[in-house]
Amino acid sequence: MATFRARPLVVETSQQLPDPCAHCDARPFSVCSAIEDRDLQRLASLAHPFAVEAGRSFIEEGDPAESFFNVTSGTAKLFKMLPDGRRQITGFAGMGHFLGLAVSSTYAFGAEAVEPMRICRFSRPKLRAMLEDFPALERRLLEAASNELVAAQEQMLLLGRKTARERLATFLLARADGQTLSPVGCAHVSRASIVRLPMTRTDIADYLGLTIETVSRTLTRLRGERLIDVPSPAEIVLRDMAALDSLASGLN
Amino acid sequence: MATFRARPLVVETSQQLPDPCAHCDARPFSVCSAIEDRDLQRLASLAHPFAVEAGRSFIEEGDPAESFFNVTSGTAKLFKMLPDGRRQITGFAGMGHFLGLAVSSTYAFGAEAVEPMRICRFSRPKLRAMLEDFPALERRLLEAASNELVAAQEQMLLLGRKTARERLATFLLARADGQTLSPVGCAHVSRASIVRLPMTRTDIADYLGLTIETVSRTLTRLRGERLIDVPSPAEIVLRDMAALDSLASGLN
DNA sequence: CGTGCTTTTGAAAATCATCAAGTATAGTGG
DNA sequence: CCACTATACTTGATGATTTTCAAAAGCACG
Repeated sequence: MATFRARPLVVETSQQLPDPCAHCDARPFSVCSAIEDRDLQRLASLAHPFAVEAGRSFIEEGDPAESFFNVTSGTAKLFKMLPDGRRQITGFAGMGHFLGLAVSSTYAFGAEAVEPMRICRFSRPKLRAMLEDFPALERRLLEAASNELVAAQEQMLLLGRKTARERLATFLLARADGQTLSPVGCAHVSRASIVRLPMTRTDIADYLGLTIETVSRTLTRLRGERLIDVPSPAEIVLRDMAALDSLASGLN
Repeated sequence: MATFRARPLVVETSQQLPDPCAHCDARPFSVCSAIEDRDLQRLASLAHPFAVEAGRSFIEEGDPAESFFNVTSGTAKLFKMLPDGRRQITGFAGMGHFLGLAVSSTYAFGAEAVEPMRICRFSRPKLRAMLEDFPALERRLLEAASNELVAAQEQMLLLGRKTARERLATFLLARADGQTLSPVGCAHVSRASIVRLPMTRTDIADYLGLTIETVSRTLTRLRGERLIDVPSPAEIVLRDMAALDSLASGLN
């Protein structure tokens, strides 16, 4: 069963640089790339950048959904909770990830930084107004939502039908793929062989629908089988990609 | 473990009525409601309605994604498979449901009718072209995708963290809510107390990440506890909504 | 009234969870 | 620099929910 610790506070840093969006590292990886350079001023006027320190939550499940968010750097975990504390992490949001899409007036999930983050906040009404003028932005949002839907279906397959070993293999490979960044619209190419895990074992367990003990045991077993190495708890070396691949896809 | 039976054929019925979209029962419940009456001719010229009989599949996972689909009547199951036959049903698509949203060039899931269906097929390039001219349609698609994303997160919580009893209670209540139709944009109000289950126990199991035996056992147990009645296998009476509700939300 | 299907029920087995220690690791203050 | 503490991670023993294997009971259909 999951542990729970809520720390809702957030640090707002309104440093008004000359043209922040133009120099944003995350733009090529985010929906903001749908906005032409000449229109960036308007985007920048809506964007409220702020920092979140590790462990701090910046979206509370059930709160009124007044903002959209765009992750500039760092990683967040997105999760849903049951009243008794059981938690399901529905995804990790990294650089370029867009958060807060919802028709409902309240957030359907919570979000908490797993490492220090920088985030751009947008007021929902203002960004909605901007959507009217920039159909390309709406198109990009639809693309992003479609991609997330595909990922969600993949995760349902994992949670509903895969074994613990298969879940870990799938997770590690997905992390390896996600670690090499590719701008929006570009197909993914390379796969890292060293995976960095900024999240705790508890987070991994809550993401894979397992317990922290099962995650730990499964990793040591994969290590014993020479499929991976675990030089430090937060760092995993993929030694046998082929074996991990067939494990992840349900063979073996 | 899931059984598998593929029957890819589909019956195309190109009956060209005078103004089919205007008289479509599904329009108020679907993205098509974003198109004004005066533009319906154009929509109708793109729509290829066809019938699918129960048990027939009309989307094959991995096939080139050449079409979008809009469900006019009946119910489909959407699923992903593992090579050894394990199956996860990611959702059921009823009247008004839009299918095929994907950036990828291939379908990420399969779809099969669980009862006789009528479906409108749209060629992807043609519908994309129409999106250019009707931003309201794109907006509606984004809304639909957002709603599905919320549902997917809810399902991840179910698959990753809920017990068999909780899963069944959640499923039955969701069915009860989904049975009373409400047009797009309207909040849901009523909840039926008799649930019709057009899908088999195997489908329910593959949707809830359980086995057919566990589904059956759990239903008989809920019956023994007077929470439900099962007059016939395809029909379930919800006798104690309050108890089911608290079960579904993880209390008890 | 068989035949073939889905569903239900039963007994045994297994994976994963729970309970409980023990081991690192990082940060703190003397 | 070295205890000392807090936290995260690992490992072990036990247990429980769910799966697997097996068979019986309903139900539709020819």
